[in-house]
Amino acid sequence: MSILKSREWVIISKQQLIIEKAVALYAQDGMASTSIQDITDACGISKGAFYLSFKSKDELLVAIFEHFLREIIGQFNCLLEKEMPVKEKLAHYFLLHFQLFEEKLPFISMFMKEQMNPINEQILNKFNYYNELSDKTTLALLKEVYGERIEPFQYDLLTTIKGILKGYSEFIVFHRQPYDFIHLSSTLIEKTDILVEYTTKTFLTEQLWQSKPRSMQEYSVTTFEVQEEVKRWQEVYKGHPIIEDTLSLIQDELQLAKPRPALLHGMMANLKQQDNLQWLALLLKQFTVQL
Amino acid sequence: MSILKSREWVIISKQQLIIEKAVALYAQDGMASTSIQDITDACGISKGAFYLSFKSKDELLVAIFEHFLREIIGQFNCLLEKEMPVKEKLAHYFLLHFQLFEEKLPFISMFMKEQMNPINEQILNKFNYYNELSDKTTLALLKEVYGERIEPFQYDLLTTIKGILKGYSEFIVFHRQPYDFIHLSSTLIEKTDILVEYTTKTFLTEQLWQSKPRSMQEYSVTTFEVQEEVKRWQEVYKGHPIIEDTLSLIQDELQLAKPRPALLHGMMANLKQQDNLQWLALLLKQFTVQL
DNA sequence: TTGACAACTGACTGATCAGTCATTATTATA
DNA sequence: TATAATAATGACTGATCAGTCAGTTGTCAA
Repeated sequence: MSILKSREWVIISKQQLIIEKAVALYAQDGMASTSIQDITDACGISKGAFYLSFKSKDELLVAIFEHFLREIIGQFNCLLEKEMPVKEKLAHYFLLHFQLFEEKLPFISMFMKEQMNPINEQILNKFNYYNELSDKTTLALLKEVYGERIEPFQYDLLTTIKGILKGYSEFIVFHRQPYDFIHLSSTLIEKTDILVEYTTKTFLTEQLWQSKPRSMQEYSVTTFEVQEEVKRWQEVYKGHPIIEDTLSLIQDELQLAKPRPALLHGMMANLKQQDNLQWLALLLKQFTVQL
Repeated sequence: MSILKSREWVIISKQQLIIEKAVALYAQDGMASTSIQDITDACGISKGAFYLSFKSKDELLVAIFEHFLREIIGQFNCLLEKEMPVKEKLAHYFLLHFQLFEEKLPFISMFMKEQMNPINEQILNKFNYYNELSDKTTLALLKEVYGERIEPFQYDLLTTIKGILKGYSEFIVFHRQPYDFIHLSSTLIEKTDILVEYTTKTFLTEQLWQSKPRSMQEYSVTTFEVQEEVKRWQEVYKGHPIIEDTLSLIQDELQLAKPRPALLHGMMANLKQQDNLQWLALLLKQFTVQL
């Protein structure tokens, strides 16, 4: 079963349908008080059908985290790769934070609940991995904007900015109404400018920061991983004029002993046109630089 | 049953024993996977005994929130009433934040999970009430330190500082080890100073802030409320040289048609000597100013 | 010592729910 | 149209758990 949303090429599989309904229910009533039956009722399918898509309730939870974290990371990465004046990019970064926050609120509120208490060890690992990825890209952006001078207090700056974003996000959650996020972004730019300009004291030294338990120190993207992700989307994009062939081309290239970076790079550009392929594009990019 | 901890006069009732064990288990394994049986096993009592202290599992949850939030608010209030140079007071405020954060970590991590999804309507109300109380006292402190000039952007300043505290708290949770909180506080003072000095832009206007759903607008402390709280502690402080009589004196005074503020004020001073009576002291203070 | 009262116990009940599987419906193919 | 293959169903099972209550133990005053 698949659904064609509006004019965009957004087909969702039954897995995605279950994920979306489950997130909505989890966010609404809490995970503890949402049964598989509730989820399947919301999807209009039987309980047995659920177990054709997911092996267990736990596997659903892992899939939910993967799904949303990949989309969020993908969007940020897409922004950070764009060519534009650096200050403007920082403004867009803040803006995207609040836009995604609104858009993914059901997931985020569900996520915040489980954050500290991951029943699943897998989820903790994944969270750490994505969190680190996010920190790295944010730090890179800050360096791009302010240059080397932030080096001595870069981790304090990162922690402070993440905190301020959290502070405003909480206000927004507790008091839902339409906000002028562009204006909010500009006030956050001012705060960041001020902090960069006048901060002299440091708390988070390189040593303190590095003593965090590393999760991606030795992480590298495997051919298999990319192939799996490509397969996942081939099903969804069957019939799409460009993407279908792009995915096949990538699949073929990965069969070769020495995949050609140039070809993969070109295919990446195609993938970036599609909102829900940002993660695959990022994965492919990481894979390509490893070659 | 009561337990005498070290040399301090810290007697805990069975209710408190259950609360503490429950919080520890909830924080460790999550609320969903902790049964009443698990809690009573941890306490060394039978399941039936649990229901002599609490009418239901939900009532336990409410009691947990009351217990910790009162203690935390009490501590902050105690600090804010102390006479000392204002900058020093702000430093102590930051310090207390991190000290309480460490001390109450099990509760806080449990709390963060349920924050967005209060099964119990009561808990949401209580949370809003205590949160507002906290915002009010923090704003008062900031005005005490920086004066009227923060007025135009006071809510932005409050939100930013709360956020920064959150940011560092999260770092600390994700990476447990001993920290120099005094140094951390001093870096936060610097950040606050800088923000107060150079901020020009405002996002959270008076109007936006005031449109938050109010919970304590018309709130006032009733005689009954104070009496109940006094009774709760009379049991615990039976035999204590000063507190036992102090509590009786308050109880007697509240019987009168016109309780004398002077007497209550004096008794408040006695209560403030005891760590776990900070909340009662605050309650009594609010009651006294209403007279 | 006795009897009355409170504190405590833990087996039991009914409800909920994850996960299974024999059966039925739908689709693809020949 | 007939047959095979695949998708979907929902009644059922066993496990867990909140809350109950008939019975036991402890305490204390007379």
